[in-house]
Amino acid sequence: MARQNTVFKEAYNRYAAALRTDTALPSEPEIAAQLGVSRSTARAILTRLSEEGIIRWNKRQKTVLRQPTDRDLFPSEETDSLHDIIERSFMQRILADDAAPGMQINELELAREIGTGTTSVREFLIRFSRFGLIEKRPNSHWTLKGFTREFALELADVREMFELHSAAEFGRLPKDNQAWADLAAIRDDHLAMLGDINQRFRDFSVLDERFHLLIHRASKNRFIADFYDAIAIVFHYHYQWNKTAARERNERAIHEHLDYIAALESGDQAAIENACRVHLHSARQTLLQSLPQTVSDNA
Amino acid sequence: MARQNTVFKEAYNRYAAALRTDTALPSEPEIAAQLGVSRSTARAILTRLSEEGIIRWNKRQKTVLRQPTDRDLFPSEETDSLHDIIERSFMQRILADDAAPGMQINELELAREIGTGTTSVREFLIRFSRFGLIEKRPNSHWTLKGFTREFALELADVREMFELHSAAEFGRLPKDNQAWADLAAIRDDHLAMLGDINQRFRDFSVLDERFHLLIHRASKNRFIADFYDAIAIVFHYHYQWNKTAARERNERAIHEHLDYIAALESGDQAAIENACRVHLHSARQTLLQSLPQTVSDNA
DNA sequence: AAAATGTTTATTGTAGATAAAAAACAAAAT
DNA sequence: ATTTTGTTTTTTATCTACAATAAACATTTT
Repeated sequence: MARQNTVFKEAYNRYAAALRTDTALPSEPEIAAQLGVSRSTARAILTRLSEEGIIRWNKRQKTVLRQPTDRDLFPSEETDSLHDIIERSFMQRILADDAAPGMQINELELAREIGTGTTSVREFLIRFSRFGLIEKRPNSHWTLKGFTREFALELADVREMFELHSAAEFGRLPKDNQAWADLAAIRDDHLAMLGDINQRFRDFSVLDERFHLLIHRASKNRFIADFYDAIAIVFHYHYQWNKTAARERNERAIHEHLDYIAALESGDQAAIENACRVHLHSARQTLLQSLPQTVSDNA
Repeated sequence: MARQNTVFKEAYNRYAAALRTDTALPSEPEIAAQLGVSRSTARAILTRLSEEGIIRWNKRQKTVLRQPTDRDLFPSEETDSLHDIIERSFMQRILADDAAPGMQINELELAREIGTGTTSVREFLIRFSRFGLIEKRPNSHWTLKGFTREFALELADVREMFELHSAAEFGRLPKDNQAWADLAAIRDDHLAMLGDINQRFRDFSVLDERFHLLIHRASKNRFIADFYDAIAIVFHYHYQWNKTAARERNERAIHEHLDYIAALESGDQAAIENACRVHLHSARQTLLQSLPQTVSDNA
């Protein structure tokens, strides 16, 4: 097999799920644009829908004959991109208890375990290496550097520098910038979540990511944006993993966010810097506490 | 061909060049360690040296029979690693005049031009993408973002944040740390260069890299270290390219470095921050001036 | 004429194969 | 007992091939 047609299958599922009986479908280029794929793929989707008797297709005439059922869709295992499969599998592996820092990573073994070729694993590792969790010695193996205390501190330091910069830039945005409206919307979402915190505290991580992403976008700096990818990945997998005291932790973070938002809206640079520092300090503590504890960690 | 034996050839050249007639050579593991290769490769080198009649080799007895000549060595085209070849070729391409931002990058075309397989080019592009000069749309082509004004400004902003941080850390190093001795040595090298500036101004870029690398190492932060790789690459290829007013520019930078070094040695954090800012401000100007000027650039 | 469809071509993503290089294992020499 | 050499195994780096996808070109329809 040279390549799985996951793009086709995933887009097919998305499009089929949105079909309504008796409606007429738009032109091929329009469908392609809606789905974010090429027209070739859009045509492949139409072809299959037609073959399955879901639509009648004759040139410009495209009518939905029946609502597709779950059995018409591809199973979810077949729609995940190889990159996502490798990422999930790899992250699970390095977050597992027996993954000690210093461990060697074997490309061929990983590939066999995931059921894929070595090329894809290699490319994944190269891409992943910029997050600072693995390292390669040329002509030799990759080494797992791991979620260590050093990693967390280095990450937190850079995050602090970048976010202080971005927050200051945010404070300088002209008042008619879209970002201010987005910020107000996020503030309302915070308040709504706070009102029902016992039920909804688990959804905080999504809100957290949205909030910090909005701030970082103000910096318009590709290096800051890229670094935020690393943070997002770490937090995404880490939050799934460490759930102790999540309610208290998240409630406190919401309050800090609200203070931070108020400072941004005030436009007072000193207040912004202060609120940003307060929040990042406690975010740092949260990250450190979530690390696998070793005997020597008594800070 | 699966793989070129450039590691072997390059190490062979290095080892052969250092041989002296009638000396006895050390053990295989020691040779391997000296050259930074595996024992397998070290043995391959000994085998060839023996076949060429350059040494007599019998188990532990290894005697140099004759001095190798230039004709014994592999030509330099055969000793460059594929990665370096691709990097050079690619950088030349994107620094060329006709490389406009927004241009598409074609993997197959690049591979053919360099005379290599597509996999190597792909892997290079993935690695290179972290420098922010190219970007990929999934399932589609890479796009050259290019050495634009935005790139230079974003790079300079992050550099400033990182170096201010590193310089402050440097100032806090205990006085018995090796870094202080290294700094003193670099200061002397600056003074020596200044004494013969008309002859030696072209060597400044090497000194510049050494100086900033020393400072960044004080931060002990992998993200800062990685970012400095990006800066080093950009400056390496950029300095080769823009040579206008190099003497004046470099002389001024040397003076700024000396002030900066003095501030570090004083241990006064305010003085350090100030000297660092002054130098980075002029480094930013230098970088901006070296950009290909377009009509709209009138800042 | 502009937009849609039909058809062909170019390019990317991934698997599999293989030589180079590293690493592991075994035997011999100090 | 430790180091060195001899031999075998494992792993990486790279090429080639090919299906999926995108993109380009040609024809038809409005």
